[in-house]
Amino acid sequence: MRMAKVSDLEILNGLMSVFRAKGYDGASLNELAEATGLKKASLYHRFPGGKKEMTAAVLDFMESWVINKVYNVLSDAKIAPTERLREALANINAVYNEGREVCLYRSLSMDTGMALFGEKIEKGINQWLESFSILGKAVGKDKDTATQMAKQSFIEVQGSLVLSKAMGSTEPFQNAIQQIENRYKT
Amino acid sequence: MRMAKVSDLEILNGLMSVFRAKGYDGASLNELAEATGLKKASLYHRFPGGKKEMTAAVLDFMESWVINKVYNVLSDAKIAPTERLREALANINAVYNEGREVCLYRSLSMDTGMALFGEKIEKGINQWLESFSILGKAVGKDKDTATQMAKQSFIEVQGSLVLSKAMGSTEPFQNAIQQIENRYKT
DNA sequence: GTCTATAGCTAGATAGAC
DNA sequence: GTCTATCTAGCTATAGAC
Repeated sequence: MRMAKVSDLEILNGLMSVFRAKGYDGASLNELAEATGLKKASLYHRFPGGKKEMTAAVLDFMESWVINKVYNVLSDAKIAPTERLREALANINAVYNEGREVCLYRSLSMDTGMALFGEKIEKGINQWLESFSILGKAVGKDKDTATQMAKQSFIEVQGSLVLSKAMGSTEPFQNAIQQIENRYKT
Repeated sequence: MRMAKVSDLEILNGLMSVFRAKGYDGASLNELAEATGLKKASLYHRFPGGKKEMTAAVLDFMESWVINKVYNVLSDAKIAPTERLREALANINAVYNEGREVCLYRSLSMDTGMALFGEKIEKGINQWLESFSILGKAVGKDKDTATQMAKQSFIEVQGSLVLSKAMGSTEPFQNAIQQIENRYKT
């Protein structure tokens, strides 16, 4: 019996969850295959470049997520800045499963992942910073202040994810989300 | 010709630097041996329990660093709180090489490292939080405020290290250190 | 206590059937 | 497009000489 084609989205979600939890070196082809519902050889059919190509695909997937769910939301001049932020934070809260899941950029910004994909990671983070910087200017901050506020928001998301993970509690992350929302109140 | 015994401190520093950069799964015995100046078999002589025992030793080493360089400093009632903080932050700045090096707890709180050493990591972080909480109370904050300030300081150190690493700049980390110092000013 | 040499296994990657 | 079977390299770990 012929197997049905596994969708690109299923595959990317599977790969993403393993790379987030294990990082580049820690993610084995066996785990990646299991998480996608494919066998190893089938994964290589989809990604002839092997683990490197899978990682690149996941980073591209993440970048499109940032553009759609953060950048486009925070720069949407048709809605009030406060509303934009609420929506973007809801998206961020969802993608990190309320603080239970780790950030892909953090997992890949060490070991071999950093050596191979440092540029892609930096680009994704800059997109994130730029999004919050636009929001800052939309609430009347000058350029430098907006940049600093964007960095601070990124730091609080990342740092609180580290703390939440280590403590096994979503409280630090939830708290950070609230704090970010308050910072942009007009 | 007989080889001189390699000191425990040399070994721990070598192991530490590899585990920080590569995480648990990413750290290979060949790299660990090279970083310590020993051959693989000699490392096994020192750590019969293999990589797991090496990791545990590095985490214990880090815990003693936290106790000596953060906890004991921040809780030293013989000096003014402002001075304690300045000294602890100088130690923190040094151990992270001004923001160029990653935190051991972050590197090990993913992949197999988290599964094996989650408890040790949590314990070390709690020691860190407790240290800053004591400082908060020393500058007159109530217990809850002191706890929140400690968490915020930890978050800013960790988050700014993620950002500094990804951007290849020490600026976010230096900025975070300054911000923490300001927060405790009386 | 350190070394060379190697065992045993699992990793990433490939060949070829269906 | 997916699969089973397999290759080779690198991994963790051990044996035994000095």
